[in-house]
Amino acid sequence: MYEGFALTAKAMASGRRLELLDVVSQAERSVEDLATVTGMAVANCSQHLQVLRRAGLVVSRRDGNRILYQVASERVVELLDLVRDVSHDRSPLVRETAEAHLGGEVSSISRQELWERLASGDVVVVDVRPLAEYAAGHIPTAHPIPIHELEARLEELPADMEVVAYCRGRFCAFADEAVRILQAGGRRARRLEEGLPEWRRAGHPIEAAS
Amino acid sequence: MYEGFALTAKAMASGRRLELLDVVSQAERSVEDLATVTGMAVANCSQHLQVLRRAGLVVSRRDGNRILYQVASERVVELLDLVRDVSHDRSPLVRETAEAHLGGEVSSISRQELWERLASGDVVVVDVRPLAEYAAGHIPTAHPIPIHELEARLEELPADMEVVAYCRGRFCAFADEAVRILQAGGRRARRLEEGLPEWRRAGHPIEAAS
DNA sequence: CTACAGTTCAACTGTTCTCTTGATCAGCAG
DNA sequence: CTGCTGATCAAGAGAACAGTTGAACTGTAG
Repeated sequence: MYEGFALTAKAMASGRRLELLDVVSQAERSVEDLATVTGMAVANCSQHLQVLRRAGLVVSRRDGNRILYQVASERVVELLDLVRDVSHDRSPLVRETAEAHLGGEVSSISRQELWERLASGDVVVVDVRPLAEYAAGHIPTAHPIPIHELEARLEELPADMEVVAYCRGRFCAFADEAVRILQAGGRRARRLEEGLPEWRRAGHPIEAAS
Repeated sequence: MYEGFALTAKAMASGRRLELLDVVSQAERSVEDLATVTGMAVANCSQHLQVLRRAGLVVSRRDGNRILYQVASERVVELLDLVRDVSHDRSPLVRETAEAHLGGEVSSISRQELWERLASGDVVVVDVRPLAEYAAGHIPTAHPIPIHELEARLEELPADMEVVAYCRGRFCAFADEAVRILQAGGRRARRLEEGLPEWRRAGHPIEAAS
């Protein structure tokens, strides 16, 4: 009984696999793609993906001669988030690592507040994740500007409006980085506290490329 | 970063430790006690508990010459529940094992419905967990009748009211067993779908022994 | 059919995890 | 202090796991 539940936890008991889950929870991806993004060897990546699949956390389908993986359900993303939250809450080590990784506090906006401001139209939203993830689903009206292009494309954003950047989630550094770049460029900027998965889970609308 | 999150998952990646977490989430317990309940050797149990403690999932305190462990926060119990839920949702194997373990469907009542029925007072509630767990916290008005005593103490329960039994949670067999015993004894009986932790988390009141 | 790209499989090495055993440590009772 | 109980520590045998390498499989394109 408990041994069965442990299989799910075992599948998540590896930094590599958590990273894969995180990436795959943003958009459906091929093995090679995932290997590149995470810096693993393809064979190794494939094996980790199969561990996740055997545990039922991801599902795969064939498209031409590549195989695409995605998370098996919204519930799995919830689990991933909760693991990270509890880990952050309970482990001082993780908290320190997270602070170092995110590089200092940055002003943020809650999901709720952004939702309200979106309706009044006095805020511009930027999705700083890789384009593939934007294409798979994004906050309506958001501009796709991958983080490494942001500095060069600052002038695409209106100078007189507050800018909100968002990325994969609380522990993703892209949005923090974006806020720093935007502020250095003289804009008022904040990051969305959470990421796209939480936005989706809260029942807010998502826009996807055709 | 991900390696840090994985430490939390690693701590949960063992059937033994999930079992310990489950027991300890019901009431504070000593090492020896936990070893007895789970059937482990004391030394082994102690080591598993320390893994959980290092991961920040449980905390311990000394009382006389025993050491008592309890879960570190309500959030941890939430995580434990979510792991079980996802595991049950996503793994056919776990689903089968669970069905076999619980021994067939039994009619149940939701937390919400019980809450309403409690107010009108036309239902009698039975806590079929071990007494230590009842003492640590239980649903108001609940009668403590450990599952193995239920059959012998049936007459303590009014014959003209519906009986609701509850236990540790969705995957705990005590309440199902109780419903079968109660029905065999001619009562109208249902189990609470979930267990005490979910009841507490929903913000409902809890009564504890002095 | 052949060549090729993408993915998976199989085998192997080194590491980590699990449980057991016996010793040690901390508090309590006499 | 001595003896006792409860918990932890230390060390070792066996199992499970992670990453690497090279081969095998499966569709696509020519």
